[in-house]
Order: sequence, then structure tokens, then C-alpha cells
Amino acid sequence: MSTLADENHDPADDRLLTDQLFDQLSEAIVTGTFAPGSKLSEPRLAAQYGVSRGPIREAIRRLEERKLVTSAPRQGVRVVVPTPEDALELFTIREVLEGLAARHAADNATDAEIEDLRTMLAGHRQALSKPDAMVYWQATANSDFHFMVARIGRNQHLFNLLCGEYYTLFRLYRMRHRIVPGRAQRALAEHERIVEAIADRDAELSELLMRRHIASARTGLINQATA
Amino acid sequence: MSTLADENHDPADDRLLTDQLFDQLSEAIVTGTFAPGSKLSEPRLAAQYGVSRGPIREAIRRLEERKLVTSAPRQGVRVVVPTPEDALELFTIREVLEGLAARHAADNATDAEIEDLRTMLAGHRQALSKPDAMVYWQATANSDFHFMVARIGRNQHLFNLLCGEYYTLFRLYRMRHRIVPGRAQRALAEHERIVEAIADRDAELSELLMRRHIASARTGLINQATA
DNA sequence: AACGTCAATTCTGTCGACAGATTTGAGCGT
DNA sequence: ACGCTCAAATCTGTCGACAGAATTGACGTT
Repeated sequence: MSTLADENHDPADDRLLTDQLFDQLSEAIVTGTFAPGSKLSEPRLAAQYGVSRGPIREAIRRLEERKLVTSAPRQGVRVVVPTPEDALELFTIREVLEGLAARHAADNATDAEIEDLRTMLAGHRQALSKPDAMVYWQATANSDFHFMVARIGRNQHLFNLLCGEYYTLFRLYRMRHRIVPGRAQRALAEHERIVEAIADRDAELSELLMRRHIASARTGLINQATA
Repeated sequence: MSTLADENHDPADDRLLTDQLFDQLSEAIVTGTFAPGSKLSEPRLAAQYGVSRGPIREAIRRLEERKLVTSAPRQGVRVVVPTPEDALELFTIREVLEGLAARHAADNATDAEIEDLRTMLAGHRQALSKPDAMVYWQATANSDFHFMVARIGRNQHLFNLLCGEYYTLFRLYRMRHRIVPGRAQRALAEHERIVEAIADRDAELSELLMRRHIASARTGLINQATA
């Protein structure tokens, strides 16, 4: 049951307990292993992961800072309950940030990076033709694309914000969104247009298209939530 | 010397040690009490604040999550060293986020809120005419304005991001920026134009003016850094 | 006088313990 | 059966302790 302190003591497994716990707890929250609104008891978690409460508490502080849990003094910590309002707010923020990333990507991309983007999208298109394991693929491919654009934008803080600090939260809110049939095709087509704008070094168009792309995802999310 | 655990035990002082430490450490970092790049030793801090290492560590994790310190495993934690590149990145992000806040403020402001904005700016203008304690006032007034616009925007996550999570980091980077003579007047005039755009419910203009306003601050910051 | 070595010191990562607050639930009255 | 009271169980906030790693600094060598 416990997977951290016992048995496996690889030499490469030098990561701090807090970091491992943070990752595992984040994942458990996003995938729903810890249900929204459920309480996270420190002693229970400590026993479950085979560690003491110290590292657990530090990991929880980071989860709190990232809005994955809410904490009331002396009442413990609860998994955040994602509301449609929160999702709307978050995607509105993401819209301008991803737009900014796309703009900078157009300004800064090297020829090699543009080639990389095109190669990646070609792979995505091919994967899309075979309908097996597509649900999983869409999420991965989508992340890959946004990840790459953010990296090419060359704003380290923006990258960390989109692909690190807020990424898990975005995932959590996107989770409740079952894939709409045809959305994958449409998303890929949007990705391809964005890449062409970046290849043209058209910063303004890149930003506009990326914003529309996120807005489109947001609309799907909201419709889903209110349905 | 110690100000947390000993002597003062007000009943209202029920805040958790971790929270108090987080605030005090944040302030100490922003004001330069802990120099950039200097190491934060846990036992030293614990002794200094009269608490044990547990709460100190939790506070440090939060500082780390907010990029106020950097931590290398088994080598301790150091105060972040603000580079001009970081400042540029941060203000670029802030530009689109504040622009978003201004746009939403124009969309959502009530008549009463617009009145509040005008009253506040009138107060700022009056304060500006007397030149005493102006340096302090500029920072406060500036924060008040951006705080209020973000609140009126009614995006809780955006508000938290601008006025909470990233606020201290922005302050840290703005700290090295000595007030340019005349900048206060210019900033106030820009604030007034933004408020008029919000009063007109002109979302697009509000966003544009707010972006320019931040960009103007950013330019001053960069020139300062490279001078 | 500069350099490398090795021991003393300090520090980090982690654990277990305790007091007071909070939640749970058993028992009682209606 | 239903709600209230109070005791048992649990949990949070905080502390102190220990092992192993990292840093410091003294010492001897060249």
C-alpha cells in the first residue's frame, strides 16, 4: 500500500518526500481519487503513504497555494469543489495568458521550432485518423501543443504559470468536460491555423487565434456545466 | 526580539504561526531585510522568531511557491535575486492581466463603484498637491487604484492573482525602481483616464489604457535597471 | 602563500509526541 | 422516534529530537 518510504529505495529516487507527495496528491485530486469537498486528514494520509505528518503538511501548503484545496484554521483541509463560475474565471484568465504566449511565440520562434510544431501537429493528425485510445490522446496532444507554444514564447514566468502553477488547476476543471464528438478535429484544425500564423511571424493574428481557440474550449465547458 | 510566540497573547491574535511567519518573511524579503541571494537558515529563523522549525518550513514552502525564494534540495533556501529579465517578464504578464481586469471592470461596474473610483482619485490628486510623504503615498495610492479595479472586475481568481499571489513579487521587483520625478503626476493622469473609460462602460478602451499604463511603468523599470 | 584534506560544526529532511480544539457518537430525556 | 448533552475519539498546531548530508575551518603539505 505505501509506496514512498518503504521497499523501493532506488538511488535515483532521491526526490524529497514532500515533492513526491505533492505530485501524488495533486494527481489524486485531479483524477477524483479524493472527491471534491472531501476532507484530507493528515494522520490518515500519513498512514496511507507511510510517512510522517511533516512532509504531508508541507505538501498540503503547496496544494493550498495552488488552490487545489481550501483550508479552514483548525478544521482541516478539503478538496476544492469546482464550480462552473470558477471554471469560467479560470478559462478567462487562461485566454489572455495563452494569447500572450502565442504572440511571443510568433515574435521569437526559430525556423527549427516552427518545424517542430509542424511535425508535432502532423503526428496529431495521423493519430486522430485511428480512433483507438483517442480520448486519452486528445488530452495529451492538446497539452503538448500548448506546452510547446508557451516554451517558444520564451517568457519563463509565463511558462511556469501556464504549464506548472496553474496547469493542474486547469486540468481539474477540464476533467468534468467529456469530449464532445468532433471537438478533437476542430481543435486540431485550430492548432494548425495558430501554427501557420506563428510561422508567418504574425504576432497579432497568433494571439487572436489562440484566444479564440481557448474561448471555444471555454464555451464548450460552460455549456457542459449548465447542461 | 521574538514577537510571535512569547509575551503578546491577545485573544484576537489567533492567526496561525505559519500565516504570521509567511507575512513577516514576505515583508522582510520585499523590504530587503533579507538581502537578495542570502540564505535563509531554518534554525536561525526559528530562533529569531521564537518558534520551532515546523511552521517555518511551511511558511517557506509558500514563499517558494510564490517565487520569493528558490530552494535547492539539501542546500537550503535563498532569497530570489531579481534580474531585469525577470522584471520584464513579470510586467508583461501583469500587463495583460490588469488589462483584463480593467475590461471586466468596465463591463461590471455599478454607478456606486464608479463614484468610489472617482472619489479615490480625487483624494489622490489632493494628496499629490502637498509634497510631504509623497514617496510613500505614491506606492499606496497606486496599489489602491489597481486593487479597486481588480475588485470591480468581479473575477475572484484574477483578483487573487493580482492582489494576492503575485502582488508581493510585483512589489519586490518594483522596489528597485526609485520614483522618477513627475511619474506620479503622469500615473495619476493615466488612472483618471482609465476611470473615465470605465465610467463610459467602454471595455475595449479601458483595457487599452490600462495596458498602456502598465507598459509605461514597465518601460521606466527597464530603463532604470539598465542605467 | 596557495592548495588540498579531514574533522568539527551546522543544517536539512524526517519522525514521534503532546496540548488544546473539534468532531463523533453514545446515552438520556421528551 | 427525535433532539440535546456530554464524554470518547480524532485531529490540528506546535514542539523537540535524530541521522545523514553539506558547509566551514583548522591543519599540514608543497
